[in-house]
Amino acid sequence: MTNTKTDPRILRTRKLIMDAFMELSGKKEFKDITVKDITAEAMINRATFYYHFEDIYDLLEKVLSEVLLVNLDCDYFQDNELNEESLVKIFLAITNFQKSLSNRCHRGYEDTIARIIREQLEVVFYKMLLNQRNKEADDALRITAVILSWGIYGASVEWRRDDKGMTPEEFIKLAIPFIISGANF
Amino acid sequence: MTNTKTDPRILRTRKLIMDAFMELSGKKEFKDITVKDITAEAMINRATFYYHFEDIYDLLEKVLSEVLLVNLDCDYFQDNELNEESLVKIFLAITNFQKSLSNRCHRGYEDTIARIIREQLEVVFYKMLLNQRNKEADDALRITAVILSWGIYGASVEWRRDDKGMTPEEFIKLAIPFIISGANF
DNA sequence: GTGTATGTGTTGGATATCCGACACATTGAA
DNA sequence: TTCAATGTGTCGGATATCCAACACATACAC
Repeated sequence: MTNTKTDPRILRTRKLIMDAFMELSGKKEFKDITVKDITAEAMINRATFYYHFEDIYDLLEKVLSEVLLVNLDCDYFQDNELNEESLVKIFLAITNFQKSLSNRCHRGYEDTIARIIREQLEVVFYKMLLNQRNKEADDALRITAVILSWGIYGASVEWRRDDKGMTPEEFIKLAIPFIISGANF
Repeated sequence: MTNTKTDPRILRTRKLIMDAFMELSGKKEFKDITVKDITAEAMINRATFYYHFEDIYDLLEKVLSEVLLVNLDCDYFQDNELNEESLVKIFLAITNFQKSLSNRCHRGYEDTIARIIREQLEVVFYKMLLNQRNKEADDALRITAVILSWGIYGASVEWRRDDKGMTPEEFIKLAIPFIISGANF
């Protein structure tokens, strides 16, 4: 679709920056990471960083959404319908993603992370709803996707707070009947 | 001394190529590795490879000597004298290097590898001899370094062939009295 | 033989990256 | 307060890297 190939230098440099950022995230907290740290680790010039990202928060956002996208295995969900099985898979992807995040210290940026997760979920849900509704009722599907994304994300927050020792599967399956009837599909 | 800083892009690209080559060396034999493989793994253009290396054999040579140099810990030996302790250390560095090589399959290039090891040894020995002889008798020291490099390399070959289960330390220590009297220092 | 495919090595023009400098903000010590 | 040190973000000119070709070689099938 997008027929314009992106320059391989751009792909390589973005990867170098993102890898460097993830490497540093394992060593110190986000608030202590500077642009200079990242560019030194990535072996690129500081000016080049700003060629690709607005600032360090822009980088955080893009790294997180990219990692989450890999977890979400978009290629799989892209062509699938929204049912119990796919909902469970998505929920597992989120809880796994948050577990991997808790190792890397991004304290103080929970809000940003939450927003990113929710936005990605919304896109995925919308695509899946489009698949099974044949491109009709666009606005209704979009709003449904919004509601589902907030709901599923909230469920993941609740699951982490919960100390009854349920697995993510057990947890989300309790709610699925209500979600499905509520979303009306 | 060399006051001309090299462009960071050059350092980065050379590192990417060398890392890619070592990564591929773990997966297939040297004879099956193509320039295209390397440049794809390194995320650089094929033309850029030829900007840095004459061909794939040139790369092999430079990778090997760089890895060996790290093993040899040049900064340490550079300012030290040639005695039993340093000889043992050098011998250990060589045997370790060859052990790490045997994991990466470079069958059919033993001759190239041997030559590289010997050349590096010669440089190191020559520097150490210069340290303790105060820059006198240049040619004599150079020839002594040649003889020592061949001798020590040969000893490492013999040690690998030997099946009496001696450690490298035990092995080289047996010969040291003769080496020292022979080299006349 | 004649294709077809894959790898090597080279070239000239386009482009991402580097450098050095700049202005500005923040922080901590004198 | 003032000063020094450090980080941020931007800019124009220099340079490493990319691309799209190209000629050539090898190998393998028909």
